Amino acid sequence: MSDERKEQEDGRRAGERAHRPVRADAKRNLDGLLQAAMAVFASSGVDAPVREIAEKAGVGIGTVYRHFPERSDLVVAVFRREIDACADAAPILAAEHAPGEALARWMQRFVDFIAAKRGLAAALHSGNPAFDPLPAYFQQRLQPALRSLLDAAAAAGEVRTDIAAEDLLNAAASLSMHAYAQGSEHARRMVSLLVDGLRYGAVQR
Amino acid sequence: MSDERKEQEDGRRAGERAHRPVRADAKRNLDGLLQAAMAVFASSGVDAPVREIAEKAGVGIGTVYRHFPERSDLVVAVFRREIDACADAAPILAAEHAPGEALARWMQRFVDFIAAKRGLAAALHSGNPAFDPLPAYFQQRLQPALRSLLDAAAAAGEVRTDIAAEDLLNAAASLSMHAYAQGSEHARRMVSLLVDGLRYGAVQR
DNA sequence: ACATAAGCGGAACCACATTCCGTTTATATA
DNA sequence: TATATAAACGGAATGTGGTTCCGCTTATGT
Repeated sequence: MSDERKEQEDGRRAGERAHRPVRADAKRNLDGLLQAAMAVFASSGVDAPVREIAEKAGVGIGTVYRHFPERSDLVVAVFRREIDACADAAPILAAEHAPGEALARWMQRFVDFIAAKRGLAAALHSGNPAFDPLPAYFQQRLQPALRSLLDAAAAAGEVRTDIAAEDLLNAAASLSMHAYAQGSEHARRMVSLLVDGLRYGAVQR
Repeated sequence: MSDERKEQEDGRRAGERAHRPVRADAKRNLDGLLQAAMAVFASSGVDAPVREIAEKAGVGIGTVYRHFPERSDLVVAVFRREIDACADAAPILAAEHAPGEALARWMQRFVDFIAAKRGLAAALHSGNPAFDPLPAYFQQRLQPALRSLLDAAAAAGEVRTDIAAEDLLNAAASLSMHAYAQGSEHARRMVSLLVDGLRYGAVQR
């Protein structure tokens, strides 16, 4: 868009002189920060002070703000990371279990993910524009993950075929979010019921 | 956690001696504060600074905290007040319209109430224990209001009888809360659809 | 080994909730 | 009407947490 120069962008500046890719300590700190934030958010909620996270990660506050210009950026990064982890669990489960079982296990994994994130619902409803892109990312990342499991289970004749991944995902998300109020056990059971419903209508062949 | 020692809002203790009932200016300030808070929350969201509310009400900050020991108490008071207003609208609408029409209008009134409160969903999901009693108050106040309208419409044969007020209320609330994201028009339409559904199955007699 | 810019740390600053306390004032009573 | 008094008031002070700033440190290419 803005470069009208040569195509010499093999990773860094070409016209200058040397390329400064990414300093090793910077990458190390960023990883530690994300890990610390994940732990702190899980134990103290998403409203935990930035200072606490910096301390846990063993870095100064300035370093936090260098990597994440504002608090919400850190929160978003952690959520994206956890969404990714949940999505990535799909192919792994698919490789380890029969299609129907893989689907069922992934759904439980999903419930745990949502139910554990007390802060997610609050963040999404907070009105802070910084969180606006999260729902789209959520769908975009998790829908294909679930779809692959669902399709595989359907192809194996283990579940019915008239439920879309999108609808199943949203239903499970709604159940899980509303369920934090009455404990994740309730959500687990309701989602389990959904999956059993899928199995019940399977076309044996 | 923390101790609970909420006082009754009424303030009129007839059993005591009438010597120090409630100072007139205190009551005036409290009313003004609630009114100012309602206006500020509506225009700036529930995260608006307490100072802004105090200023708008024309009182000092100390006065705000005299009436509402902490921020969340003010928020809760405003929500309770608006829940009350919504509930009180039921008998009024019932007196002015035919049963089915009164029901339909109240449901729209309800949608407007929920949809306008961006902050409500966020508050309820915030994890702050101060908001815990709100859901119960919500049900306790709004369910009877809706039930009376629903029963009247059912008695007049204008709507079917197999839907509980509780379920209708929760369905409308869910639709309205999720809908603020895509404009209240969507919620209005979905709830209208619900009401039409009620009418469709009416037993003509 | 040296130059240099990326990165770092944390003091400083700002915004907001909440507390504290001296001053004002509504109300009962003489 | 004047006086006493406790309720109520206002706002400066305090505490906490987000964000900015900038001089110092250090990884990295030559």
